Amino acid sequence: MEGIREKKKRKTKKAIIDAAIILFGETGYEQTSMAALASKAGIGKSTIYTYFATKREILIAFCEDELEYVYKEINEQANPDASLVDQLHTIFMAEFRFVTRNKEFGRLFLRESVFPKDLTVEHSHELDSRYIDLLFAIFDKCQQRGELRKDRELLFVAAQFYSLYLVTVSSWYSGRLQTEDDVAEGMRMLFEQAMEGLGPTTISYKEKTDYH
Amino acid sequence: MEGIREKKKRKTKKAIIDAAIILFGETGYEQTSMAALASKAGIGKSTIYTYFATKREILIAFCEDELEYVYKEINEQANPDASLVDQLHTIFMAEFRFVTRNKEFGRLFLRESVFPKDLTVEHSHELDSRYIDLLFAIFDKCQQRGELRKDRELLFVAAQFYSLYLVTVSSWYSGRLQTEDDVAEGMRMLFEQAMEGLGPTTISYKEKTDYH
DNA sequence: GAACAAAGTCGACTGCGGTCGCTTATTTTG
DNA sequence: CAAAATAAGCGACCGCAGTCGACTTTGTTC
Repeated sequence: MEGIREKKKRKTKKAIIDAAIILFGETGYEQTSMAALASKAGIGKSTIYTYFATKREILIAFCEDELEYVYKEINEQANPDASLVDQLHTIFMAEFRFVTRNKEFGRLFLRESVFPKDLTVEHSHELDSRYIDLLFAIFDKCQQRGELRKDRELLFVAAQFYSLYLVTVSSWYSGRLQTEDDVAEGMRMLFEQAMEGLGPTTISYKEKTDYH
Repeated sequence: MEGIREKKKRKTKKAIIDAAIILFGETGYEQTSMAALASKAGIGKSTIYTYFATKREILIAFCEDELEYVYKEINEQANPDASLVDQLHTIFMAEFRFVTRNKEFGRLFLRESVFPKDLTVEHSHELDSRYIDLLFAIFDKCQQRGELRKDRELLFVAAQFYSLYLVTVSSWYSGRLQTEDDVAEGMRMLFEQAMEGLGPTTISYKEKTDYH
């Protein structure tokens, strides 16, 4: 049963996140001070620290909310009959679009999740593993219909595509890819290259069937 | 001709970097204050800002010095007759070892260079392009001897391997890979997977020898 | 329900990265 | 060589993230 204390806590936490969404969005993350955030949420500054250990944790909570939404979006527009590359492209481009919508947050979130400082930072592994499950389901189906080699550890396959996503996003942040179209094209090229392989082969995956 | 001013500037800059190497090494980056750094270097605090715009830039300068050294090391132990995967593995593991030696610096450096905040941050593209040249030379040779497909844009090939390096390092920072051996093995698996491709092929580059 | 324990709240405070405006050293000009 | 111009040096200062210790509210025990 939820007592008075628990109820207040939920309310306060929500007030903080709501204030963060508004202020981070309006003013930007760096430019929003904890004092301003507290004031907007109608609480004292140090009360925030009861709920979030650092300012970054607020951001991460915010980003995870957003990614939750992206995840739903992905599930809705999923098309299990499309080619593997197409499906993955759809998923990772949805992720990328979150980043473009929130360039600053996206960067901080990526920095934090790709090169985490310490593993104690509050971070939902639950969402991570849902993404992994999603990918695994796709891989599994593609293996069955012969589009993906069967002698592959699925975790490594996921790692391969995830890494290509990362390098694409990195290229965008570095200015090597500028428009969303550039990113989409670059990502697709890399995905196809990963499917075909870099070493010499007599029959490549693309010669046999045409998946478009 | 170098005047008095230029000479002093070189000396002061060196003093800052030397102080940084000592203090960052002893106390850690975050724990070293700009005041302490200035004091160690024997100058006023704000004088540092004549040479480096931010604290991070000092770190980046330090890391680039280290990577310069790593680059030399790589060139010395290079073996052009080894397989492509072996050569790349040697190179990227050398990079990785720099990171393990300096876990904290490495993380900050990677964060900064993979997801840069703004492109104005002082950052030597010169070193980057030397690494690219190094890779391209290797790829070129491997294409000639038939180990690497000829219908490949080398920039994309480089991107693919670099991305696999990144995801491996990321896994280490996230604790999914723990020891150096884990990292070495994971990286090799990913590299080989990239060579062979993920899509179905009748003859793959490794099938002649052994497959699992 | 009174006394005690536990957890939430808060403003004052600390230490830090970075800036400002003044001072001092070097170079350029005529 | 003097004077004007330019650039380095510097400490006081600012705003901010995060901490501390005192206080208040909620939950528990007998």
